[in-house]
Amino acid sequence: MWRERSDHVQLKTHSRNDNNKKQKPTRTQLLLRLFLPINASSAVAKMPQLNGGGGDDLGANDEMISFKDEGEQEEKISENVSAERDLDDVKSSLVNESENNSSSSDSEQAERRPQTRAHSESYEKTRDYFSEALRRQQDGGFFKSPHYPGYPFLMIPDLTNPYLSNGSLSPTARTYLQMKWPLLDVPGSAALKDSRSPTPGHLSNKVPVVQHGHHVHPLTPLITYSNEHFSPGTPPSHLSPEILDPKTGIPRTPHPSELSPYYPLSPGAVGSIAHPLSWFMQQQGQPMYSIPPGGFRHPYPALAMNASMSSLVSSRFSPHMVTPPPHSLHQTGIPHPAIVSPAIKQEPGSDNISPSMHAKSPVPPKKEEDKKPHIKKPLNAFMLYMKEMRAKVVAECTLKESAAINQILGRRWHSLSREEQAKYYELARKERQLHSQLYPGWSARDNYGKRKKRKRDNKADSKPEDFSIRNKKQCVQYLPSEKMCDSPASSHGSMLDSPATPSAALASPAAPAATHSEQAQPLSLTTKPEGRMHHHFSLPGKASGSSSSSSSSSSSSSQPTISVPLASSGSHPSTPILTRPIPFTSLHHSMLSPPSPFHQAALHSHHALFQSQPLSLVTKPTE
DNA sequence: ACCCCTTTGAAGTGT
DNA sequence: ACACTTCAAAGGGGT
Repeated sequence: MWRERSDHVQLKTHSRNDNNKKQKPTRTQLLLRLFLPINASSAVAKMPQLNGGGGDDLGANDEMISFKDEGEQEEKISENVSAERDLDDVKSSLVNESENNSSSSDSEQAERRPQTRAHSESYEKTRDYFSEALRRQQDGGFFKSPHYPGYPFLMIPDLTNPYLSNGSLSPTARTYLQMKWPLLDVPGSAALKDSRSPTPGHLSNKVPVVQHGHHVHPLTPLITYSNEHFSPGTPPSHLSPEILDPKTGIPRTPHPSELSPYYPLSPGAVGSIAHPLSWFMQQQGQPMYSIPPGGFRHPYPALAMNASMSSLVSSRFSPHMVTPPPHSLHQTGIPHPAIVSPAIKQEPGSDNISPSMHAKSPVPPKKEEDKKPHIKKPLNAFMLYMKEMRAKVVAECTLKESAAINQILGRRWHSLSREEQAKYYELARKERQLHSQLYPGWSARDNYGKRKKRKRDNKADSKPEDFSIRNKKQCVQYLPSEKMCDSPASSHGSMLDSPATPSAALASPAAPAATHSEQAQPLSLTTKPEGRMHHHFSLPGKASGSSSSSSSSSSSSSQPTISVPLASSGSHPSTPILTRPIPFTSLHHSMLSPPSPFHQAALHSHHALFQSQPLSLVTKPTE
């Protein structure tokens, strides 16, 4: 089984896991079980393009979202359910699944009594909840309103630019203020801090602490651009063309889409590093990414950076012309999150001069080699999701280990509805786009080798023995690999797919909403070697072979998805409605694995959901 | 202090 | 074209 698991999904990541799968569960793992939230479902959907994106090359236009089944466990339950519901579901799941209810209660209680957590986390929770509430109110946000209303949030890292990986930005500093979905987390920067917030930003870096989102008025999501909260001074009314958020009353930018929320503005960073576009902004008056509190004078131009600008920017933020004041947000300078000043990290001593210096230097490229700032990769959809949800998950679960949290997040991710995921994909796409505009010459390759290389394990090297050795710390499967967690969902889940959601359509207005069939397109089911495949059912149709993940190449679709052949291409008429493409894996699971008790339980818990939801997938190519 | 672990996705490299 | 590798975030845990 374990093999299968890996197979289903992308190998890339899993190879390692394979090795690990056999490992014994650790404490954490056990713990995790309790919390295991959701079952993932698998399904594949074609990414709706939110914005028609017109030419967004960057993003894969038609991204398929694959809901991979992680393992057997996954199950998915209703995809339809909104994210919010997901949470609830998760909670429910937790309750059911967890042996001890405490956890379950946690989640809920968390909402109610965030204070339980001694620290800031509580704040986080609150904030999260608020945000969530807000989100709900606003509606799924992204899709309904302006296309990217979602971008309303601005992440502000605490002191450091999130994208700065450099050490100077300590991880701690790094904490972004999370941009929580609609909510903007305000970083700890004093300026940003809500006066109300008790927690000193500097106190903690960790998300909980650092992020003040919670401190911020819950409704401040849009703050991003608004400045009230964080702007030390004047709210840049001009900042945005401002559209006040009706609810919050906070002005927000009209073209969120253009802005990348993800390039958080870090106060500290700002101070230290000018935003790559700062100069641009000044000139243009439009802040590309975040809006500095006081800084921006002009309304957003909508991003549109033209080529010329891009080129300017291209030098990796070289264009910093402005030297930001050391403290707090510089009015003008906004560091690009993605940029890490080499000076900071790499050559702390010498150059430390402050990034500002670098920024100033018109000649960015020189020394690039040495000093080339480290520009981080743009975050992908999942990463964005993680950022947003991590705190929440942490709050709900007592687990703190990121590995465990990430597993949960991965599952949740799979459980997200198409729409939900679409939001993130869209954001990610925007992010990439923006990133490319900012750093035209940048290549992911630039960062290769920067990170300390770690285990390159993976299969390749891994010889059987290696596993054991390699993994000193064995990889823990935090989540139960077995069906424990699984829910019926895997089978059901996929089936439950949300009704074909319009989301796609919503999501991508421009893009032709993928029709069902379209969505289902066979993607890349790249077949993986039989080895992998063999476990899977061969589905009829091209897909049949397909497989697993298409981890495939990213470039275009990148989404490793598998669409169920059934529906997909030809969508068999006979095929039942496939609301959403189903990942091969899911099918696989569904078929293969009989509902375990867990599934049952899960199913049960989700019963409500199911009821309403039409099962979309039906096909079972049984074999 | 540093690296690992873990997740998904994007993009790179290698075959 | 496909498979595989890196890196992105995060933070507890291990060495």
